[in-house]
Amino acid sequence: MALSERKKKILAAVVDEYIKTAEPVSSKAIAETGSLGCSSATIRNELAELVALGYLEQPHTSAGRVPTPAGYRLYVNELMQRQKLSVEESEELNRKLNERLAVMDTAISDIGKLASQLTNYPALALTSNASVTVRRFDLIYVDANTFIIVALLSNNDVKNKYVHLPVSADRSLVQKLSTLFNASFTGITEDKITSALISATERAADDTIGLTAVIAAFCIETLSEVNSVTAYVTGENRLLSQPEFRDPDKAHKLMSYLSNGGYVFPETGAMQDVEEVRVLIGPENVAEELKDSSVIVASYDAGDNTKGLIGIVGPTRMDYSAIATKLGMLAAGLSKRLGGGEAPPEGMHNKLIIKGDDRS
Amino acid sequence: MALSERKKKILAAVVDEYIKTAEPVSSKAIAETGSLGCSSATIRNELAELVALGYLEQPHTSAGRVPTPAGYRLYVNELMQRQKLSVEESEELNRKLNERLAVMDTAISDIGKLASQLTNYPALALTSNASVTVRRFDLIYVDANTFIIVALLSNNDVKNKYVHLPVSADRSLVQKLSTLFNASFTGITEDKITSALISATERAADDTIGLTAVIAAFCIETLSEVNSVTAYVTGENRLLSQPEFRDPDKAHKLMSYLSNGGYVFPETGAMQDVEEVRVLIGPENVAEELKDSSVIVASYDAGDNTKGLIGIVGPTRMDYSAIATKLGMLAAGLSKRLGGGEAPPEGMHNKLIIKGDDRS
DNA sequence: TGTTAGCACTCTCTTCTTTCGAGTGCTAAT
DNA sequence: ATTAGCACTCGAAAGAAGAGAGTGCTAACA
Repeated sequence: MALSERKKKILAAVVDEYIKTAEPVSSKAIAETGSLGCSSATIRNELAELVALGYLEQPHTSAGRVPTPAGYRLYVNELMQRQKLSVEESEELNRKLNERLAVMDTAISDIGKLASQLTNYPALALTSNASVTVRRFDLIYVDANTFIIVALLSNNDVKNKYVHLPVSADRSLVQKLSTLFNASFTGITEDKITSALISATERAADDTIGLTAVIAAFCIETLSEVNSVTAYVTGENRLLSQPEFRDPDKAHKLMSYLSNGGYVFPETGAMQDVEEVRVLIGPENVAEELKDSSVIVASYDAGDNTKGLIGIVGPTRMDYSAIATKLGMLAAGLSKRLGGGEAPPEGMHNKLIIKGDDRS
Repeated sequence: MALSERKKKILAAVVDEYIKTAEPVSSKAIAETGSLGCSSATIRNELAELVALGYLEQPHTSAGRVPTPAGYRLYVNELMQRQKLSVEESEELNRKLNERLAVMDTAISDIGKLASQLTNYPALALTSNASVTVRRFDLIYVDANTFIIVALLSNNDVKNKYVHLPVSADRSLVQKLSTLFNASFTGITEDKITSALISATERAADDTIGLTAVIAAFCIETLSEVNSVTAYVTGENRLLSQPEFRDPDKAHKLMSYLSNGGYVFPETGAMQDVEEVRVLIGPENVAEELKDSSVIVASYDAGDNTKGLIGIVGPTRMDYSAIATKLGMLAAGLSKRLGGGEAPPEGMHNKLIIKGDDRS
């Protein structure tokens, strides 16, 4: 099973070349790179063996070789040259990230956009907040019929709602409810907000106009929204620039799958450790629609128990190395900016861990 | 210039048929519909004249006829059968709208999604708020270093910002600033917020820690964000199901144009009267990228000086009638729901006005 | 004068054949 | 073990032929 050093070199050359050209790679082309000191005939023999081992395949007898998913897997796991960005390049990229992030919001959809621009592939972004609660309520009295509910969440997010009631409420009720909600609705997760709690609060506040219910509903809605995982997809159209999606039907299928979003990432399992980049190649994806695409995902830590994923989807033929590096840096940059601040920026490319389901 | 009744019928038949099949329409096909009591030879003569007049064209000598943009224009302006939805159908559609709108947020991006689903074309949605101002400020004191700024806008939107300062501020400063901002920053548009005003406020509040600047910046940012026109594009991938976009390059060009959004609608001029549906056919569009696509736009009134546009983009061959009707109903439904409430829902399809740059 | 049948003509689309060449696999020599 | 040489394979591109859809025109007809 252990491939000879030369076989590995040849496999790597095939993958590198195929990534660049999207055309089956010939023995001659490899020989001409000059990195192996042998002729095309020798390489042909090796190539035949690599086909037998399942790392390469031939579209037809008289064509060059193309990597199989297994070939890509091996490449990603062992062969690919980690992008050793020079200090300048690394700084350059970091600077760009800073620029971009300064201009853009760090809203999750913008992060996706950034990833898509950076890689030129469709990108997905999502965050998962582990059990956010309300930390504090404020009720702003605008007029007798109108209030603003303000909730400060445990992740420092602030949500509000403008409420206009058909009947008027007096200030004392608002005051009472404010106290009661801060006493019993803070620090509890969504599932703890029972109808019993709500009606108890309503009675305690002597609320006859239903304001309690409105606030409680807002609370539930806000928490469930914040805690739910939604994926944002951007740049689907970039798929069309890839030669493997010149067939409109294929492109359409994948694009509409992506547009309905969110089903891509769950496959990568629960949110992963930060600074780990996961690669799923072709059939390693669970979803039928992704069986001949690859997914690269990086996770970041947005602090306060919130983790996020960013990733891209493309054909199996993609520059795994470059993209994994870029996503890794992006994720690290985000962790640094948003998270507890423990993630170091300099030289982070050395720490890049690339994982995946290895089937060998 | 005035076309004979029969020519009009024939033109309409060609457009109707071409919309359905996407194939050049033959004289025989028209004769066989039976709606005209004449033979294919007669129709051939008429078709030749319609070509001479510029309403139709032939891909090549021995092919059927295809409508030109001028032909579509005439069709849209005079010939097309307005969708006379039966009462049941109308109610059905209204019911669906209600359902959908109940589930979805009325957030502008969701409205676009709805339009796209309804028509199966890429949709754009945007709103323009005419000069929103802040109506009221509240500063919520969380702790000495932490505040929440809450701004109630003139369109009843509420915006907030969580502020964490490196230095602490005492309650009296917060109190003073609250009063000052409510006195001099409310009811004014973004451009009235000058640095002179800000520094005057800073001095009046005796603010040495820069809190004034933070609040003012939030104010400017919020207003400019709310007042700016942003377009949301959804369903770009639906383009790929249209036969005219089987060429990936063409599709890609248009899709990336759309993804960069926002440039489509301004062409239709300023926001239009509500309940007017505008149709722009092929070269009538200003943008080069849209020269062989058509755009249909409807506007709605979201109340409080806020108007919105929803529209779709597709090939020039599209079912103008059905789509204009649907978008019109959607816009009317939104006006009713969001706006002053003056827009009636029943029988509204009779009021549908279809406009465009008539070049005849 | 408007309409229609008939027919030759045109042009695309499909299918079939041929050619070309890139790339392989094998063999024999080193 | 490596390599030069060469016959072989197969797809892609180019050409040729046939089919058919649809037209334009002409001449007859109401």
